[in-house]
Amino acid sequence: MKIATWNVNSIRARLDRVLAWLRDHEPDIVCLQEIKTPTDAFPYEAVEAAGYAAAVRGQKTYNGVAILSRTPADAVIDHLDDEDDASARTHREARFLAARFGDLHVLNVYVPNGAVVGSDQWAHKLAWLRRLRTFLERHATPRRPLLLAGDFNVAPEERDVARPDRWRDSVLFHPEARAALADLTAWGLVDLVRLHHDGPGPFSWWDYRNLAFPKNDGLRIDHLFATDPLAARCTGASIDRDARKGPKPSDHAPVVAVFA
DNA sequence: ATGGTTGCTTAGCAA
Repeated sequence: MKIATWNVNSIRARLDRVLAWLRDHEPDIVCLQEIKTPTDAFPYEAVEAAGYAAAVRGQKTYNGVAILSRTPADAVIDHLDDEDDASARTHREARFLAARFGDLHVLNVYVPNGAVVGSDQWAHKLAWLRRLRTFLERHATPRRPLLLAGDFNVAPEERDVARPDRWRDSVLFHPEARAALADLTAWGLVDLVRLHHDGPGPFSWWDYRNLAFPKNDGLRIDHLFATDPLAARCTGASIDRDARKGPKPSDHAPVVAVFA
């Protein structure tokens, strides 16, 4: 069983690359973020022709998440249910999609970037991570197989950043963002890439600017987190840096885990 | 020291 997460930065701009990647890697489940497409404009036919069912929570222009799978999900939830703090923005934004496949729960998230530390978007990011933790507390248990996948827009540790001092004050590596992510995973989640790689690196995102990729000036902000019973079956995890190469790549690379 | 990129939508925002 192979499961991946990939921020594709527009499914329409990236469709050929995504289809080629599905052919080459034959994953069973893929969580996509930033599809930047309304739900009804998702390329369902091309994805189905490639052998995948698609659960989609789309949005025009921004955000958007989808879960592709060899077999259709048994059930899907497309929003966080904690809307009682008057955050209309959370309800409007397409950042959350959960699917159940038998006993396996897969949660796909696109955590807000946060723009600049101290901004309204920054507060929104921190609040969103807290809401996600509340969702887990209400609807899941660390004692059953669950995968929390996505673009978290947070690098957890020093070894997840090529140049930590340069990024320390940014929304991707600020101590408050790292603490919010640590609080989330303390619910009962294991970082699958860190089961198999001590680092420094691997990285999952490189800015389009400043020749960041050829210089490998990257961060690991895309993650696969699993509860213990699922992590115990994880035989490998890696980041497909090759998918960042060549013409018209996403700025993110896929993160992949294999389970016995 | 500065500026550099991409996608969506069409001048400016988000990342």
